[in-house]
Amino acid sequence: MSRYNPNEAEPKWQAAWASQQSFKAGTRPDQPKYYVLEMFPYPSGRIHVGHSRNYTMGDVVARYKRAQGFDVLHPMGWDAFGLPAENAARDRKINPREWTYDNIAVMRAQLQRLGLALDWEREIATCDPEYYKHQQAIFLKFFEKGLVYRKKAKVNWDPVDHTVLANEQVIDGKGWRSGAPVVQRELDQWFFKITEYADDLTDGLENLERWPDKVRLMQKNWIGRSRGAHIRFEFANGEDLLGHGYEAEFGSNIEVFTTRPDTIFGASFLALAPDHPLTKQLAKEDPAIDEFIALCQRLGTSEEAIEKAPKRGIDLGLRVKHPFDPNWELPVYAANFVLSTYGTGAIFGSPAGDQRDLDFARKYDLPVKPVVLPAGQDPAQYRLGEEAYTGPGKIFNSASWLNGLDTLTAIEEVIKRLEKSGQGQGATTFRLRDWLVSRQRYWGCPIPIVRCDSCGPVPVPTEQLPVKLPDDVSFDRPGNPLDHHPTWKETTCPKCGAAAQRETDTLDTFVCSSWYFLRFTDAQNTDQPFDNATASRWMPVDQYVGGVEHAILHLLYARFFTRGLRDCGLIDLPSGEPFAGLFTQGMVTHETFRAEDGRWLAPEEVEERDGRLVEATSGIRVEKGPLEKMSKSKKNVVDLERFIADYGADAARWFVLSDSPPERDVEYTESGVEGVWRFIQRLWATIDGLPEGAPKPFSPVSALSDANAIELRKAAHKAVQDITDHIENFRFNAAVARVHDFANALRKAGNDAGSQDLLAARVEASTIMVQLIAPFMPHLAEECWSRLGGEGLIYDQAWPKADPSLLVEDSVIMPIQLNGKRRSEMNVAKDASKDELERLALDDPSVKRALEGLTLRKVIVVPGRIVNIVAN
RNA sequence: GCCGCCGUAGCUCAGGGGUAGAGCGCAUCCUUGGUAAGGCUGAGGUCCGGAGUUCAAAUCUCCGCGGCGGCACCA
Repeated sequence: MSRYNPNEAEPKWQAAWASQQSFKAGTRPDQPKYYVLEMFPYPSGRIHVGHSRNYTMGDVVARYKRAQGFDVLHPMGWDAFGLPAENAARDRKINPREWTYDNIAVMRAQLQRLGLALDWEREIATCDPEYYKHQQAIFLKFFEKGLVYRKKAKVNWDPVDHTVLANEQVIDGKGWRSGAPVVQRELDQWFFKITEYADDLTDGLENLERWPDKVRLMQKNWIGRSRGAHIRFEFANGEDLLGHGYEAEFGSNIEVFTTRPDTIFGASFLALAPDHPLTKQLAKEDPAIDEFIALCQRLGTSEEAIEKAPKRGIDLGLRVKHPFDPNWELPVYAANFVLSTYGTGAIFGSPAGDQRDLDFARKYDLPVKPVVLPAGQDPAQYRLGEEAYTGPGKIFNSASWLNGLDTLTAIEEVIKRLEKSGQGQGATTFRLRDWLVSRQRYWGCPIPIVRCDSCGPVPVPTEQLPVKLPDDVSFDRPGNPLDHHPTWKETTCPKCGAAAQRETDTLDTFVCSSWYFLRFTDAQNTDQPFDNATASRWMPVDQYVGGVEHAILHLLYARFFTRGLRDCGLIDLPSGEPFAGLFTQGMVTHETFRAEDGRWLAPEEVEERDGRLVEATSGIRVEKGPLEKMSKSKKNVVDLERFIADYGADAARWFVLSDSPPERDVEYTESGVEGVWRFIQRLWATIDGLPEGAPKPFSPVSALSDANAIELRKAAHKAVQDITDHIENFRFNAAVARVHDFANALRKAGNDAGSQDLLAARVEASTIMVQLIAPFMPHLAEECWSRLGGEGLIYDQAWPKADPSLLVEDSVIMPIQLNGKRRSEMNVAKDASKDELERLALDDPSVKRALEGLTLRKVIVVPGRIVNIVAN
């Protein structure tokens, strides 16, 4: 008997898998396919234990599905473009490419050491011209199809770094890197027309049954579809107030969007966004309006400032006519709470039915007329306080044709009448905007467009792709190195041959991750991004695993991309959905330490002196910080290689899946890891403790007479059933707990020879145990399999099946309750009748005792569960 | 502010109308040739609070409280 040494065993089995090409995908073309994918990593440097959780979960699924006979595709690659490489280049004078590929080499080795069942032949890096060349081809397909366009847009511009920033990179109005206040700039930018699919992206969510509800909801809210109406309000006095030009450009009315056309008779004003074209037009003639616009712009951009800003507005002097009563005139305001980017940038205010409108109306003394009567209210008595009523009800105080209708019917009725009179129509708007993909950065995929003075933007001919990034760039001055490059952008127009310039913007890295899962299906294809038939066989991804932080952007972009690719004829994917199953895993957290002066410290920098925590070098007092997700900045990462050297890859895999449900965070603790180590040793000892000359695995187990042997067989087959069920449902922590149970049962079945029956049962149970742990701790499983004398690799063994005859219990322990309180229990046959159970229960000595002096009222018998006696 | 998730042993969490559970930790004892240990036994619970439904509620319903997350003037 020996101890298990992972540092010997693990590399040995990894070499065995590699030499047998165990993880190659596509080797079972006749079997159903199964595509497992973890969100591919950004090659930032090193992997820590926190990262490994994501890959381990995917790996469990991959190995489990493989054991079930599927042709499994489980690839890995690198989301390799992005700003950190440029920062490293600037700070350390290294080329971004070298920095990136060095990191990839380190991280690849780490993932391999973790024993992941990955098909490395399909490895891709998005910064490889062999990858981005296809991305450029896709870009041009989208361009042809009208899914890509250029427009002037207001963007967040960092005046120090000379680049645009995404919204999430602006923190409190300042650039996240430079700290400089971000300015809004109008720039010519490239966009993907994601809004074209806004409806489909919303509707598609309904069918994603294997996605977390939470993520579907977040996407739904993000897209933010609202149905309502556009209503046009004709000017009552416009001509003399407006300079000229507006009418030609915008017509003789103001168009608003509303979700509540039913409240049209409660309207008391119109409000325009401060930057609505009409507001701007009027500001040219009226300094007061101009001043108001400036005031709104000054009012910070942080969300908190916006939220707390009181409602303000200015009367523009315009009057418009109510659509259903030409004699009813409404004032038009510009108001700070109206957004130019949503709907039409204009609203009609119906104060009784909208809190913002009510606040505004109260401030400027505008009429407040309730038009929706909540159920159970008396119309004569109904008054509104400081709160608007936004719920359903019956319309009143309105036109006779509308009064009495419920809100939903009223909405339809008003829309019908608007459409008839041509003053409006039903409309849907979205919160979602088009996807801005231009980035003024170097380390990204070049946009394959040439800007020609006479031809405009011209696509680079496909045969000239890729448009490659130059290597000789400098990061000495701020701004886009591509733009600064002395020669790179100079070219000729593919259309007219005149001198022209390349587009120097590169694509948002989210573009790279919007189709990488398709490239994995046909990663070696040099002619096209992927072969349609090949990709269509593997798609959709059956199980996608990643962090919730990508719940919106990445997943939405990818869903858009597959729709676009489908509509360009590149893939047969009718639903357009790339990911049939999605799992969002929680993080690994670890304790943190913080010095009094606010610095984060690593655990090894802290020591205890006189019962207090201090920094070892300085003696400065240290406080235990909160549990935080492992991150370099908090100095609480546990390096994966270090961990593996101490405990092995299996221990890391087992640990990150224990304890917490996969979707929740798990806390890294040293004691937990030691528990895992002991478990591994105990399990090995249990298997290794089988006597020499025991039967081989899968030996038929004949009819057994030994009661202990039968019990053990039952425990084993029950474990198969439960653990299979837990894996199917992504309850890995429950599977782990169940393995613990089963391991205890197996261990306690005895290490001495016992009866031949018991020995046979132990071998069977050990075999099952090894099969069950194989997806989780594959190296230990192989070592045990080999020790048991199994043929070949456990990796190639089929998943065990539970014998149904061993799952049924013939007797069951049933509690007996008296007035809902447990008084006794009895061991009865599972199929005992109700009458018999009642008789047995009333016959129970302690029940008899308890019943003395009481009158029996009722006996409730739930066969197999409980008997409850009611008496008083 | 709106929406969602969570609250069970010291910690991390299973369970989900009918006996309150696991791992780790803790305590007692045994072993010290399975030894960076191993084993036996055990203590530990207001299942967040309140009300309701029920023969029976940790579980279902409603109302609170606390924690976390998403969105945030979206008309």
